[in-house]
Amino acid sequence: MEDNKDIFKSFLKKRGSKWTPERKAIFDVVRSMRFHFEADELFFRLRQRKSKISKGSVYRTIKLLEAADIIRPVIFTERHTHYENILGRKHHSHLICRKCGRIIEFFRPEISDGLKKAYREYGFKEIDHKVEATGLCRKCQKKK
Amino acid sequence: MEDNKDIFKSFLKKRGSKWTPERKAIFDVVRSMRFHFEADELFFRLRQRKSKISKGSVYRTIKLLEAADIIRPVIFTERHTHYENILGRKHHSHLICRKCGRIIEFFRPEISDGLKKAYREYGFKEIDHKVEATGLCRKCQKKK
DNA sequence: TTATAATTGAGAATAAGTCTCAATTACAAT
DNA sequence: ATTGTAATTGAGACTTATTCTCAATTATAA
Repeated sequence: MEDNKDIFKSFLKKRGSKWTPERKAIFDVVRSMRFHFEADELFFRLRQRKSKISKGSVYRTIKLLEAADIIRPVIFTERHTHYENILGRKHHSHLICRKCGRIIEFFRPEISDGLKKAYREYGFKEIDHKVEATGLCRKCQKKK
Repeated sequence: MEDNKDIFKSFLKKRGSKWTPERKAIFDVVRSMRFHFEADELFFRLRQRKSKISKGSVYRTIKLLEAADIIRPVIFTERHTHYENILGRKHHSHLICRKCGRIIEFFRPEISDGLKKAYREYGFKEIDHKVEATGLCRKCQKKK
C-alpha cells in the first residue's frame, strides 16, 4: 500500500501543480477527519489551527482532492455538499434516518454485484457509485 | 390502481389544503414530464403555457408533490436539485456518464435485495433510496 | 538568483432556494 | 348566493454555498 501521507503531493507533482503550504495544511485536516465533513468545517478547523487560509483556497483544494480520489462527495439531500475521506477505506453505502439524521455506513456484496452487472450490461466503464438509503431508525420509529 | 389525475387533489384535501388553479397547473406540467426536471424547467414550461405562476409557488408546490410521493429528488452531483415523476413507475437506479452526461435508468434485483437486508440488519423502516452509479459510456470510452 | 507560471487572499458575483407580507382566493358555514 | 377567514399567491428581498476576478505573492525549473 502506498504511503497515504504523500499521495496528494505525488498527485500534484504528476500533473505539474505545486505543493504549497496551504494545500498541505488542508490535506492534513482532511486526513484527520474521521467522518463526513463540509467545506466550512475544513475552513473552521484551519482557523482553529491559526491558519489564515482563505475560503477560496479551501474550495479549490477540495476539487483537487476530489480529482485525486482522496475524497468524494456524498450527498445527503441537503443544500451543501458533504465529503468523505476515502483513503484506504472500503467502498460503502449510507443509511440515513429521516428524523434524527443519524448516518450508518454499511457494505452489502449484493449491491456491488448488482452494480457490476449494470455496468456490464450497459457497456459502461465504472468510476464511482453512491447508494443512499433513507428510512426511520429504531429509536425514531418508537417516538411516534 | 388509483386514478393518477386526482391523486394530488386527494392528497391536498386529505390534509386540509386547497386545490388551487396554480397547483393544478403545476401538477399538469409535472405529469407531462417524461424524464428528470428542475424547478426552473417547470417555471419555464408554465410560462410557455401563458401561466403567470410565481417561482415561489413552483418551489412551494414541488415540496407538496414530494410530500405526496408524486415526485422525488434525484441528485446528480450538480448544484441544483433534479426531480423525477414517480407516479406508477418502478423504483430504479441511475447510471450516469461522467463525460457526456447521458443518464440510463436501470433496475437490478440484487440491489433491492441488498438494500432490504441492510434495512433489516440495522432495524430501519424503509422510506426511499437512491442509487447513482457513474462511469463512462461506450461512446465516451472510445473518444479518448 | 531569477523568471514566470501557478497560486493565493479578499471580496465581489452568482444562483438556487427561502422568506416576508400585503393582497387575493378557496371553500366551509351560513 | 354570501360571507368570513385561514390558506395561498406574487413580487421581490434575502440567504448562503460556491465560483469568479484580479492584483499580489510564491514555488520551482533553469
